Amino acid sequence: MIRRTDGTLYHQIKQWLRGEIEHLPPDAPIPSELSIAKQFGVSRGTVRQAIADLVHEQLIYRIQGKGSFKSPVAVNHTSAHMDGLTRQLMDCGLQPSITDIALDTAVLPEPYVEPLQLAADAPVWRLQRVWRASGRPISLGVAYIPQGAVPGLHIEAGQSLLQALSAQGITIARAESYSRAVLADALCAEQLQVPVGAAILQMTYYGYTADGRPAFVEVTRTVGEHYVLHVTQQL
Amino acid sequence: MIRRTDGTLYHQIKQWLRGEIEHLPPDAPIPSELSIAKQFGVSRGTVRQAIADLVHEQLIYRIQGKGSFKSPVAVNHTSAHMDGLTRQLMDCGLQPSITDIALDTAVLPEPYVEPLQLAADAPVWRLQRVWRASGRPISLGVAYIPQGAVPGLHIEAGQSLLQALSAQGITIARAESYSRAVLADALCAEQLQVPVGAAILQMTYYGYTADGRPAFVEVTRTVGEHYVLHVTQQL
DNA sequence: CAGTGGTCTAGACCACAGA
DNA sequence: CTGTGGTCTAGACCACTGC
Repeated sequence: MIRRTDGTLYHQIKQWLRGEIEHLPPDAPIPSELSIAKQFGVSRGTVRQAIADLVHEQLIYRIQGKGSFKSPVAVNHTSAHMDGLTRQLMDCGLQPSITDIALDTAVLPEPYVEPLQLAADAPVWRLQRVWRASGRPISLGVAYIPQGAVPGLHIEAGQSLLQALSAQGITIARAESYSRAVLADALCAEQLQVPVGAAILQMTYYGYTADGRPAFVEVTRTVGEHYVLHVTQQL
Repeated sequence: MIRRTDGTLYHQIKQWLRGEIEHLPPDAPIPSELSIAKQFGVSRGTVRQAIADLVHEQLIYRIQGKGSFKSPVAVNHTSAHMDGLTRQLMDCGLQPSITDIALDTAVLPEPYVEPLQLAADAPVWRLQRVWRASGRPISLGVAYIPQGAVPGLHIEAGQSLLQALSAQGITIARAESYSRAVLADALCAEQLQVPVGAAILQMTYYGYTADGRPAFVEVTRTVGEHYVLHVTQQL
């Protein structure tokens, strides 16, 4: 292996394995640790580190005594840097756009004071947005971002919240959402162009940085008709 | 370290670390790799393997050059072996019971033929259940399980689907859910004791074994009032 | 500078699957 | 039996933090 050309050895092996796997059918065998180690002139531990990451990403599964195999799990390769609602909408095959953006300063509503670990009167950015697919509004959202964490928030038209935060040097590593079914109230009905009493999926979305600190909360209300919340979990 | 008393060395260290961490405040420093290695008389690699697992479980985060720290992320310690809906209901603080269980043989409805990778006429178990909290019905569910994968399905009163499958030697390693808001139809209204047109969270839940093969599908319809779907995702 | 975690090596023995 | 992955060792050097 050519050393020091690009990152660590195990990253290079990971990338090589990704390419090898890509066009294999599900359950096809992957080369053994020893053969990869010999091929690249590295130790078995380095290869194991690369494979462990890919097992974790569900690209590979392993059976002791038998070997390693391509996972039949469908993996969304574009998901790594996609965003919350934007990403989930695209998973549904929609081409979302974000419009009617309003950004101002507000005081954090009480229910979010504790989850965001802030003082009750801490100033926050309030970001209100409307998602549309094919011009039709499908979702209303209001996000609150502590000004202590993000002194100057700037968001471009069409830019997602996670993109805007990333531009401020803030990376969201983990997110949590709480979803429930509610009925459309007058505001929802007007803005989403549905009757009062229509089925609405209300999601409260918390974003956290790598050290586990909350970075924002966003409440979205989405038309139930065509939108489906997709979730994967490890058990 | 007393060897071979219980599983592998790194599992023992993991368990010990869990206990050490439990009563620490968030961001409290965890002993260094070297100190743990010396304390247990193992090599640094073994300690790293234990810590890597805990980092992965979000119990610990690490900063190069500084150390390892307790993650401020709230972790549900009981989640590892809990089940789909049962687990999520308990996350809401409810004490769910499962009643009105009906198990029979059916033909898989068309929408689930493709996701379950089955033939259109393959026989499946149909399992219908009602979840209750404090006696009040909160959720209707119907599950389909391929008879090819589970020749003889038996489920006890109060037992969860994942428990029953586990008793048949089938372990669910990953799950996927698709949730949307709908309005209560007549059946829902009657069985869940809500008005027609009430807000219902409809979730379609797929369970997969470790090799990625689908093991069941379950559709649940839950009263929107008190039930909230909680989701965590890595980005 | 010492201490931390991040990467890597070259071995070893074990448990398990399959011919 | 061979080949696979699972665990483990005792080192090494590096990058980074904080004093």
